[in-house]
Amino acid sequence: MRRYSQQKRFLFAVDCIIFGYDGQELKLLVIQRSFEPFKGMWSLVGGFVSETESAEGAAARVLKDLTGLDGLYMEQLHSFTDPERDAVERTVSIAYFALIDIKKYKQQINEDYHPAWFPINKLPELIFDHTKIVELAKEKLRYNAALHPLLFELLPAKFTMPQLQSLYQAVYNAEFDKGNFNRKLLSTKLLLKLKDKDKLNSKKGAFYYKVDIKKYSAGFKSFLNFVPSQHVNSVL
Amino acid sequence: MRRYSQQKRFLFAVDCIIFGYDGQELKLLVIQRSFEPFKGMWSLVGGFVSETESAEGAAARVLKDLTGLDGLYMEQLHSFTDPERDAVERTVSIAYFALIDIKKYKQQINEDYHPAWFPINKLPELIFDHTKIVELAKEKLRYNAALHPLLFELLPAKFTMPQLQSLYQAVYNAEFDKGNFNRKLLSTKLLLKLKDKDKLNSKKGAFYYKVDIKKYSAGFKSFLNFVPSQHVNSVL
DNA sequence: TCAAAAGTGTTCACAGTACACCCATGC
DNA sequence: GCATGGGTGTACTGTGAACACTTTTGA
Repeated sequence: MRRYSQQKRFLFAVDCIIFGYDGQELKLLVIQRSFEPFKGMWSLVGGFVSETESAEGAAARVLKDLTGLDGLYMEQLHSFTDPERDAVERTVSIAYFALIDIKKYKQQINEDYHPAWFPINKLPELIFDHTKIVELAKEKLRYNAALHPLLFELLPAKFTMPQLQSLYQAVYNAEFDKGNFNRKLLSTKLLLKLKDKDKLNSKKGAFYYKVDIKKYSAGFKSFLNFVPSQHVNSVL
Repeated sequence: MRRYSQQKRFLFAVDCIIFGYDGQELKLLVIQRSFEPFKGMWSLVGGFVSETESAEGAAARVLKDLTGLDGLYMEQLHSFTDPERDAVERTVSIAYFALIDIKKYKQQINEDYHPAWFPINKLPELIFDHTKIVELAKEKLRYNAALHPLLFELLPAKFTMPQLQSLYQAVYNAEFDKGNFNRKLLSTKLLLKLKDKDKLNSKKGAFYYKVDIKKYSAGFKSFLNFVPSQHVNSVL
């Protein structure tokens, strides 16, 4: 029992669920496989973990290869281990989800992967268990974003309240009252009002805000009304 | 790129963080290793994943071996993949945390493992990165239990409000007002009041409750005041 | 001047908090 | 009958929800 030498070794991969927002819809970045097996089918971008890197390292590498971007928001989602999940050979996959401002991405796209953005509710069929993985990622994104200031990662550094509200509405597929939304987000004290306005989307113009980085890190765990927050945070 | 045959294969293990409650304190079940390497040191219970089982299957098997219990509450915590984390050979470990009523466990203990319960704040030194894993598990337990009806898994099928309150107080290391606590828990409609009382812990006696299984599964996602719950749940 | 979107104010209902009080029972 | 812990009532406060209202500006 527990003797290392007698144990089976497995392939070990990462898959990235990349969310983006274009101002209208929440979208997912997938690639069209240019190699066998399943050439031509849609898939999450992923890769095998090499001998010297951690899974986080591999995921960051894969993200960088595809988007050209470093330092994206990244979070371990779940590990998928069904012996039958990969049709070729048993592979354990750790899924990461990442958030990205689509506009930033566009300039640095890597066409080797044949990537495409799909609206989150109009995804094509994906290989293996990738559809299931995406479903879980959507669920976790909504869950986490309800409690923590995640969604800013999907917007440019400067954004307006109406833009932020549109994003939340897209993520939760719901309408929010603008007055209540404004007050609620401002009450977190995580936003800094800037002096200039966005005049493209309305006549009056909407003030830009940016995230207050100092408070952002500190307040990450206690964003919206996380109920027994004083206790949860104080004991962590 | 992405050629299966050229990739490295790795050892793949599960580790279980087993929480228990004895009526006083939140405790963790660890084992004393009876084999090399690191014989005699304290460790989470774990095991390698075999060729035909999933990680969930392996974790359930390990739990059953140690506690004699099936069907414990179990949740995937996180995967640990640092190339250096296992001193013997690179091993990817998926951590699961489990919740167990200590009294149920006691009758079925498997002494081959040399297991011991330690209060959560007085743990011995653990091998590898197990201390870090336990810290993360404690954090996630508090986080999840604040939003979902998890902690019932740590109690017998029949329990009293004061017992439930003690448990919450042990987990959050805080005092709660009994009146507010009662009303809050009852407002979830997840508890059924029974006709008999526990007379051991007080003269007056406290009514037993049990979890309403039907509502339990349904209400799992929307327990305490999870803020935008109507939206979060409706879109999931 | 009017339409459209940004932003503010106001009211209401309800949930959380604190704390006083009553209840049942064993000694 | 009194101490002990279980359980209920209540008044206060703050937050979220709904919606009316004001502001700014381009056409």
